[in-house]
Amino acid sequence: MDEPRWLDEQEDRAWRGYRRMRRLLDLELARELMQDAGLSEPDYDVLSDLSETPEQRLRLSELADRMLWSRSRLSHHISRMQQRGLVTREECATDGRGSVVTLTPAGRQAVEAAAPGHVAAVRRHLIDLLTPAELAALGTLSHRVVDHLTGRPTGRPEAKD
Amino acid sequence: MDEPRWLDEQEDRAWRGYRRMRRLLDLELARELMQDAGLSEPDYDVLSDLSETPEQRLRLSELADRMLWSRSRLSHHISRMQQRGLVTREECATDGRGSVVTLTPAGRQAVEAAAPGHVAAVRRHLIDLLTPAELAALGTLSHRVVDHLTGRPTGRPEAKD
DNA sequence: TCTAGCTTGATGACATGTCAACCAAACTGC
DNA sequence: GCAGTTTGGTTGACATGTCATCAAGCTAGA
Repeated sequence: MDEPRWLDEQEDRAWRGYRRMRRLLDLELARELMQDAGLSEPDYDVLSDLSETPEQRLRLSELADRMLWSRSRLSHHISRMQQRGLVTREECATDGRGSVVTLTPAGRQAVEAAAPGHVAAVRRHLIDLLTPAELAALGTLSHRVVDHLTGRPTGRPEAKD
Repeated sequence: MDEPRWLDEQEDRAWRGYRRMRRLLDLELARELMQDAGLSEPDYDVLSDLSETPEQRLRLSELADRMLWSRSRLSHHISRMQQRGLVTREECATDGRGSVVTLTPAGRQAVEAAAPGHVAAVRRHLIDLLTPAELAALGTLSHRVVDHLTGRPTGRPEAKD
């Protein structure tokens, strides 16, 4: 590592652009979501993931895994959402330790109310700005990066590919 | 907005992929950076931005703008970094209200020590996984999105383009 | 069956980020 | 000069996320 390979101009442009986009897109989407629907992005993600399941309910750990959140974070967050009446926490029938998070009618209503506007915002600020080729590239590249990051359990084994 | 245009399969794939990549990449880069250099990503970004200036010093507001941070956030963060001896806060000579953030020798040393490993991680987990075409697409697309988001001062005027 | 060890989830202490209130310096126009 | 406003930055209260720890419940091997 004596002679690090710094990023060339093209690479630097992509990396900086990515980070800036990341930040700005996040701010704007969060802002609009809060303003229009009174939900934070984490709220929306929880509700959205729950509403995509057939029973509108998931084990806490299952939900945490899908969202790539720690259990602790989800537990805290569910407590807050529970207080607002968006979800409920129930005991799991098959595992005495477990708890099951369920969408309440109010929760379901909240996502359904929020979704059209949120999707429109995602389109307006990202999707509809891309050419078909860019859209395809983004899909392909992001999945490759995800696979790479999830493929190696943990740590940084010397790349052997 | 009665009939929202949901994302089609291609779009959904890109959007989900993007978010998943975003999250995983962030976690991994932050993890490595902390482990290898004892810095959080925000720490690194502050130090990195400062070290890119000729004088290793910036007005607080200037730095905040570059980083897309609120002044309040930066002020808090600088206080913490100051305590750790990475930066100092000085009064601005030309504007009695202002403060200037300066990299300390320890701060400079910290970035320089961290940079090679961090760049290597960015390569390993992102840049080097992309084809030249994908790299170019990412650069182009992200800058377009950034321009779009910064072009409109605030709010959501009906798109007129 | 008993038990050691793992898993699940909750919790409290702490780090970090946000928001609004505030202060002081610096413009602005009279 | 100097009221009124704007700007730059700080601060404290609060929201959120992380980490370590704990209790309870599973699971598997002796």
